Amino acid sequence: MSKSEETRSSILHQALDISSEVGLEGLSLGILAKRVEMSKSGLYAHFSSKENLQCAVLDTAAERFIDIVLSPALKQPRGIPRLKALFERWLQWEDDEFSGGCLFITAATEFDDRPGPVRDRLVDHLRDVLDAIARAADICKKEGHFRSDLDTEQFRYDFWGVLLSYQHFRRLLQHPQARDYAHRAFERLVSSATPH
Amino acid sequence: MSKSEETRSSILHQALDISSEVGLEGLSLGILAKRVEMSKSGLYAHFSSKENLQCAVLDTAAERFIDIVLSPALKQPRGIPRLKALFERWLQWEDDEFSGGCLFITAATEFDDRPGPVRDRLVDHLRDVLDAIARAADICKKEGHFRSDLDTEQFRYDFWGVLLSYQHFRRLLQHPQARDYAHRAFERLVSSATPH
DNA sequence: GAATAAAACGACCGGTCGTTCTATATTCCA
DNA sequence: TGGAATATAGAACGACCGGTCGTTTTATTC
Repeated sequence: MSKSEETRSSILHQALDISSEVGLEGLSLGILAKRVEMSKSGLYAHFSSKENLQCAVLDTAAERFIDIVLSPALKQPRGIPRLKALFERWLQWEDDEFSGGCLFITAATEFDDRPGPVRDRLVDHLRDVLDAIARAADICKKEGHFRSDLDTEQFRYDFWGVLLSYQHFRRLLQHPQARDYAHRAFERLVSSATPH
Repeated sequence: MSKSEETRSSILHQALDISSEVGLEGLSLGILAKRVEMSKSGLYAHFSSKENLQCAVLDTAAERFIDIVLSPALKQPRGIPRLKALFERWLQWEDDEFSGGCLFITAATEFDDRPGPVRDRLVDHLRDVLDAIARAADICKKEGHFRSDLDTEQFRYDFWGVLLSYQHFRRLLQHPQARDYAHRAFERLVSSATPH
């Protein structure tokens, strides 16, 4: 890895941490530069615009999501076990990975009516992430764990709602039972999808 | 209504519109002053700090939520009809009321790890709003529409998830079937709560 | 190790932010 | 209606924003 790639990567690592706390808009070049201990202009040269930096941060988040949530879950047996692993790792991701909660969710709210390349990139990544849910549900159908007439698009919507509510109850309301609620909501979702 | 109260109210009206689009942090005094056609300092004197303004905007949003969503729903018959009205009006509120989506949800993501008076105020209002859901579910139990062992706290978590997912699918992903998904998710929620 | 290319620096740009000040205009009540 | 209280204006503040510049230092390559 060349020097350039190395610093670029360490910039993005810090940038991801910061923007998980304060959002992609709240991420300022000055503060970021101080965190990576280099000059603002030197840092800036790596991205040539703040928009590019924001997009790069989103890409970094996506990579890390794949490493930490998606790939490990894919090692589980097809069907419900894999789906369950996906869900569990996702909860863990929202707890630990960034002190400030899932960047995708933060950014989604920030950019939901701010058109431009950052929003486009975010939508791309979010679609990928939601597709992963639908795909996991599809496999459950193929394995016979789920009813064959299950609407996986609907399943994706419901799954996402459980995660979003988790972030609210845990981070904002700091509800001690947030995780219990999440688990019960997930179980209800799964059991409504299984054949009876 | 005195002149002061009148201008204060018109400031807050505009401020609510703006911050629904760009969030409470994105709300700037300069832009707000321009919108209400007065000087920045003249406007500022009404609140004496931005934090106070942000809190006042949250209060205004809460009042409007009560007027548009809560009060009308309370006029419906107790039990499921009232709950359904609550849900429907809530969806409508997220569609129409502010071009930028529900301020509470936006602010919740903005402030979920930014302690201070604004966050505290937000949590208060959000708790009220979530309590309204739990109360509606409680009435459903008392009317015999819902199982007597239903966990209304859990119900509240699930209900909130349906609404949050709606905002994502509709505003960010601009999914044409967002409303269908919301309805089906709500129906599944209700039917899992009814006695069988 | 010298030549060249890339990366980092620090000063600086115009602009906007929230906030403070003083001075003037307006509203309100005796 | 006169005078105190209040609402507004306008200019200015220090801090910070994203972004640009020429220069210097550091890596890379022959």
